[in-house]
Amino acid sequence: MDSRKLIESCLAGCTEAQREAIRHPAGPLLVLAGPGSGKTRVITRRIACLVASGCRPDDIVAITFTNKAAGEMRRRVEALGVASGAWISTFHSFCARMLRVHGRSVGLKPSFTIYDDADSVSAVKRAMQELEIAQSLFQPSYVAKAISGAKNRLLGPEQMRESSGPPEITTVARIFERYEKLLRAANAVDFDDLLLFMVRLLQDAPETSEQLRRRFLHVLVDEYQDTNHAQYLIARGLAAGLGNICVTGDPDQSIYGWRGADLNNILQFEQDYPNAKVVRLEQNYRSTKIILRAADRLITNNLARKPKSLWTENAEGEPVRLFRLEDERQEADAVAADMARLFRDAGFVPRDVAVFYRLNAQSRVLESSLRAEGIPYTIVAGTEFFQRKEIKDLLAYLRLLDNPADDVSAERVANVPARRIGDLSVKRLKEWGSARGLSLLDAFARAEEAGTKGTALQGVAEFRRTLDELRAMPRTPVAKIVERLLEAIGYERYLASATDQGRERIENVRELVNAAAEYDEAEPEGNLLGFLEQAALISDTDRWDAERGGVTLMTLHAAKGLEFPAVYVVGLEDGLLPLKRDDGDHDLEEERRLFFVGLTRAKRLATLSFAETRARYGKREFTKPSQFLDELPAEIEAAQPAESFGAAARSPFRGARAKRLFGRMGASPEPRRVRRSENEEIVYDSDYPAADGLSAAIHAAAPFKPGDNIVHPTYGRGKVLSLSGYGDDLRATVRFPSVGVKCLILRLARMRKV
DNA sequence: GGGTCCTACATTTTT
DNA sequence: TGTAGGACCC
Repeated sequence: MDSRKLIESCLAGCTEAQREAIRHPAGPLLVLAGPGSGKTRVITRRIACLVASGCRPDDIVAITFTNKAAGEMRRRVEALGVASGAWISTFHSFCARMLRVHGRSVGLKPSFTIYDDADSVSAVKRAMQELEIAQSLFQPSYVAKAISGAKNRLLGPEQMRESSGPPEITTVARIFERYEKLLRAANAVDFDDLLLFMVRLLQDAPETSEQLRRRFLHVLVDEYQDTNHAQYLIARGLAAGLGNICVTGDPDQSIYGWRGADLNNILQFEQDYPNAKVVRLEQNYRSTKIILRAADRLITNNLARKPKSLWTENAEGEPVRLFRLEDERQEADAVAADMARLFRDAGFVPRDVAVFYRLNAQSRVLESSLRAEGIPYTIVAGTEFFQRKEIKDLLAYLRLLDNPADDVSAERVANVPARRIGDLSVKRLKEWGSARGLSLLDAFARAEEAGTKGTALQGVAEFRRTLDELRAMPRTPVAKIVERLLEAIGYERYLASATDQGRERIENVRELVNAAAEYDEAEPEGNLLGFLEQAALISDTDRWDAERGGVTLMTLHAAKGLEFPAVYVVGLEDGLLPLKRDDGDHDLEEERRLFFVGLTRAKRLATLSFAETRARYGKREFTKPSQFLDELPAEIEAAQPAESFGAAARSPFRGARAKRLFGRMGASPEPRRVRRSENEEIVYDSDYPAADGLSAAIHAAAPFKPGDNIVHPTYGRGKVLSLSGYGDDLRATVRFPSVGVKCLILRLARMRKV
């Protein structure tokens, strides 16, 4: 395709404002993008347009905050048929990549290990032990938070000590100092360090920074309102050469101030870059007029913002409704009953609907009402795959292969599975080693000299043998190393002996092997370090939507970037939304933005609710309706929630009506946390209802039918029991002798007939 | 090493 | 009110 045509196709179907942003040739550009205004479309087409105009894809870097956003952007850019090869990644993985290459000039060895939050807390614990500060005095996680907060503002231990904080700040600063020493000695960096070292690279390493400045002709940053100070400096530093910086975002959707995001970065963009062009994307393609009016009216109450007038050509739509209930139990019942009505009368299906709340704790009542009502649901929360104990154990081993200095990992797995190395032996070796400036593994190597005796000495020798054997292997394919590791330490046997959870853990371990195999396939140039980096920087919420079957329950924070035909926002009470902490600290404008984000997720129907009393920490309290309700237009409708089947379901006539109405959809007998798997296919831990007569015709065309014997890459052989759903959502319920009954989405499950 | 009792604790969590 | 993590015991 010639470049003129390509540029034309990039502009096709776009509004004037979108076109302006897409073809802006050079110089700073600020795109203020309201919710649902086609922001991703603008960024991806802009990238394509730059390439069409002669820029090499490799000269463009586009930075996002989440892997999901990066993946989506990459997918869409590639779909435009150009520009594959552009750097599209998160801040953290971008920095990691750069530091692997250039880190030496700021004192980082290329094989550095990335510590996630849990590892950071472990390192803090260790620092506190070394300083003999009792964990009862300072909670390690609290200290880790304080350290992260300081790093976000580019402060070191000294500045923290000098800062005007509470008196105990000096102790925290001492721990901070020791923590830094530990990480450097372990050749490890935490999440914040990835950004900080990058900043240093750009500021203190003249040669490298000069090189980096010339490296990227165009720098794009998405969700700019969420950048913290370090990220701001990185963006500025990268673009310092040519000044081709394009940032997109919405000050009204900044909800991570408490994590160090600085709203001023976007508000002051025009002062930072005086010749900046500003484009406002104000047309909304997502919501009805009524929903948009409500959101717009609400947010005009904020002072720290850039005025925008949101509008849409969409229909007027249904009124925003407000439920007022006696307590949180009834609120949850009302939401569930109302949903049931939507499914019955209004043509909605469960996956169209989401419930948002301020606190995770609010999900519990909702769960129980949904279950009583027989409505399937998915909670977005819970342990992330790579955070699970069994996965962290294995990753710790893998890290040690290229980074033997990583003491946090060494300590973690020295005695896993048990090798009769007791805590005391580890403690002695640790002290013996640190007195001599040795890593824990070095100390292990000289255990006899250090005075370790008996079974512990044998255990240490065994541990070292295992590591040496693995270290001698080639670094790729990664899956091979993981498999050998499992064998060498007899890990599956170890997990199996740990009874009930054992089976799930073994499954997770196999998922890790899968993940490694997929990595090998996706990254022919990859190696063990690359895989570990991916594992450290990826979280599972990235992969939730492929498998959502039911109603979605999540916090307002988690809702950002998503959209649903029908949305409920619950708990609109003073002190809860806006949330007030016990110490009275709160940022009203950020809370308002949070509600704004929630409201603007809704496409067709938005429903709000509050309860007159609510139990908090076991004590029941009277509430006041949220002030945000007063800030909405008068057209908000006080609504009568439908009669609750939930209440009936808890009576002796348990669930009869619900069953009649929703029998086909099936209840969620167990709460289903989002369970992650690399191949995105496990859906339910329980049986899913079989197909009824109506869908039999659809299922006749399916590649499998009940009774078929199949084989699945993870679970092995199994027998299809039934089919359900249709289209992309077609599922098979399969019995596997190895793991029992599973319900799999056919589109995603890689199984075949035998 | 694993189970059980007990107490302290309790926003939001892109990486 | 619920829980997670530590102490304690076998």
